[in-house]
Amino acid sequence: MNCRAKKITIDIERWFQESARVFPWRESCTPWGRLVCEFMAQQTQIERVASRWPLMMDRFPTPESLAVSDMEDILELWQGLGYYRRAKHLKQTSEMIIDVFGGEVPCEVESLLQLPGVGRYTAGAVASIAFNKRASIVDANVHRVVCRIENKNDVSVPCNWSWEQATELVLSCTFPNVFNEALMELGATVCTPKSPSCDWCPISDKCNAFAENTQNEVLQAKSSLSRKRLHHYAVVLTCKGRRAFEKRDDHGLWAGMWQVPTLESSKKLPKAQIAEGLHLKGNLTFAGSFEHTLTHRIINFTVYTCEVGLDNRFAWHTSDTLDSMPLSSAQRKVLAVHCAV
DNA sequence: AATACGTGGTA
DNA sequence: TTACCAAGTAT
Repeated sequence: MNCRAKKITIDIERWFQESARVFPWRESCTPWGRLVCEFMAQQTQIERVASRWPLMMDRFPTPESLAVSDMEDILELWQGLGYYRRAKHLKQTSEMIIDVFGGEVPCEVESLLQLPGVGRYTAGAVASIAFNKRASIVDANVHRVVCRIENKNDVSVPCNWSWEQATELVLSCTFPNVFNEALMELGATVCTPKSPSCDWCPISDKCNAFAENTQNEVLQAKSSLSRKRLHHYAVVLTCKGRRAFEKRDDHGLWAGMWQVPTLESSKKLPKAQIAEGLHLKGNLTFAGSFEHTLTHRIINFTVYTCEVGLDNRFAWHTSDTLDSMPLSSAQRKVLAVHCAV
């Protein structure tokens, strides 16, 4: 047993007992609740998950309750959270829990990894935090913390190196369910990417970066991959107080979410070409425009309005029935532009 | 191995 | 205003 690792885990566990933030799942949480939490937390800041998780648990308290629900109902609760394929994966996972695992969330990493949308991190998090298994986890927080502990500043520290470090730590700790959450929390609140709070860090005396005063050196110079620029032409069709909506494809961007009729293009298009592309007859009126930035895209939205007759290619909604339809944040912006006219 | 996949907060 | 960043996974 590595003596230094043991000391580090003791300090971090003790610090967490005193300094843990309050989150709803820390009151009480079933393994299913933990699994839902981890899905929501993938690439999403945990503070944002905290406000949404209770609603999700109210509506889908068990794997069964989610497995029998429509995708629409799940996406409705997922609105604004982003990475909407997670909602699909969560449904598939709930179905597999019912069909393959007898309705119980599996407790072993190997079993958890069979679930759609569950990778190395999520499997380790559920096994350790929900079942107190000695499974390691590495997220962005843990990666940063273990790199600083060993003073690895270079960008190219392989992911697997961090997993080895995390594994050594969890094998040394007292309570895996406490320690893994504590390690992430330390990264999120103390050992932050910029200006880490080393003065308050429970393991600063065991941290090689702190000893060398390199904790402020850039850890991850992530190559800023250039975003492709796209143009989305959104047309708010109105008819007797109703607006037209269509459901996006089940794959790709905003999969399964609803939108006003939209023409997507890699280059700018003249107005006439938009009406033609969408097979619309009326006159388009410009309503406004905005940029919507994603991780890998910059989408230039141009919003038009058009009064038309009923068209059964679309679903027609009044403002009252709008809430029951899952919309991306970009679509909320489109509707806001339309309302502002 | 590299890319797709969202969003909103912060500096 | 731009850039960075987040309790990652699938293909």
